[in-house]
Amino acid sequence: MTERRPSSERRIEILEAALTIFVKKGYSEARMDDIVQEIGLSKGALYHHFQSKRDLFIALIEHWMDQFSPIERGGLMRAKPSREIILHIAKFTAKLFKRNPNWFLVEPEIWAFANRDKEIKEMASHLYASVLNEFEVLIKRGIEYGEFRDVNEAMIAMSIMTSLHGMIWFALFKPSDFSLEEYVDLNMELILDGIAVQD
Amino acid sequence: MTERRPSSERRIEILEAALTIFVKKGYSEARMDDIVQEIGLSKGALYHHFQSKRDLFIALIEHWMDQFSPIERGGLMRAKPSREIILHIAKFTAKLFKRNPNWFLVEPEIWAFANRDKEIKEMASHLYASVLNEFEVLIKRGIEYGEFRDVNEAMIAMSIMTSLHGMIWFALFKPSDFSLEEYVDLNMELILDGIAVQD
DNA sequence: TATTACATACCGACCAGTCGGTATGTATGC
DNA sequence: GCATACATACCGACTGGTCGGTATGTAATA
Repeated sequence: MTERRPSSERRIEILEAALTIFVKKGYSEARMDDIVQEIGLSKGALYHHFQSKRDLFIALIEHWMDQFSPIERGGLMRAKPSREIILHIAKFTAKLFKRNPNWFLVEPEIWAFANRDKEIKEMASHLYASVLNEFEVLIKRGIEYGEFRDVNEAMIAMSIMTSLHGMIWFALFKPSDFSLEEYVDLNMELILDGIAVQD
Repeated sequence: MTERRPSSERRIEILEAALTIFVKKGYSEARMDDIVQEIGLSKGALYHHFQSKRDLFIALIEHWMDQFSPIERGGLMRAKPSREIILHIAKFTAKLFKRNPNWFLVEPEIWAFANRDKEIKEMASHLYASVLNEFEVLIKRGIEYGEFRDVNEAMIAMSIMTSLHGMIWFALFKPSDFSLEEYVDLNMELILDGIAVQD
């Protein structure tokens, strides 16, 4: 029998295995047995910690959102210009991605699920709204301080977010012509220069 | 019994029903019976036209790629500056999207499948490569004619593509603050102005 | 009449979830 | 120290519904 562990630890271990399997096979093709096998646990144990497959997936999404919450708090450096903060967030995101691409590769899976499950759609919407809001605030701030032109902040925020989303495509189809960092840097500068006040 | 039809017509009808169902439920949750029911056909009929579920999905991807091939040929207007051609393609894509968002909403499903199926991954890679290539050629041309700065055309091409991909996010989470057209226009202008030669 | 386009009834592998049970804590009373 | 009682963590054989796929038959068409 496997070594006993407190529920809090075991749950995280299971969530990490689930992430691996869900990314590799997709939610529907992923077998509860696969997840359990990944860490040498039994099915009974899994169902001791999670009620159902869907329940496990929801817990994974919550865990996933936690990974990205540092972004929301990424503005310790309030004194700096918005441009630098945004660039910092972008670099931070790229670093997160390098460390564990799986955290990004689940996203299409979450989208797919959100498309047929209201509760999950609302969870995802909530996260995106808060990320978008963070960028909007930064841009609005930049406009007020004369750093940016008077642009539509909601739209620019979305441009930034979809640019960062481009990383997922990057991970899937791995173009070899250039690096992820180059891509993110260039994209961000393109947007930020584009909305900067001309001198 | 349903009215008989030549195979070529029926196949397309089935593919369209499959698109609807695959988008609504996702590949794995989609039932062959769902697809058949959508057009009042029988399961036997479906398996007369397609060998398997996977075969049907592959045929759908091929059909899907056909929808986007006009983009590849979108350069009838060779005389015009690259900027205008790219803007034209973007508007064309947005129009395609408006007409039938499902053609875009299957994409995550295709990504997910590509992640666990080599053949499909290669099909998708091929399409993306050709789309990227088209943009690269346009940008390179723009650079040669002194329209654009000497940028990395591969990366800019990817920026354009991921911007257009942003439409999928748009379809899923429907932000109400602004329209799809506004979003696409702004994004394209941001990129194109960003790489334009300053005057 | 041969072929194509369909319908219907059926098969069986597969897998999420169940359940009876075991093993390892840990708290309480004596 | 050591029962007793209860809780938590874990095991794995089993099942029942589901659904991709098939076998077989029939009507239309060429």
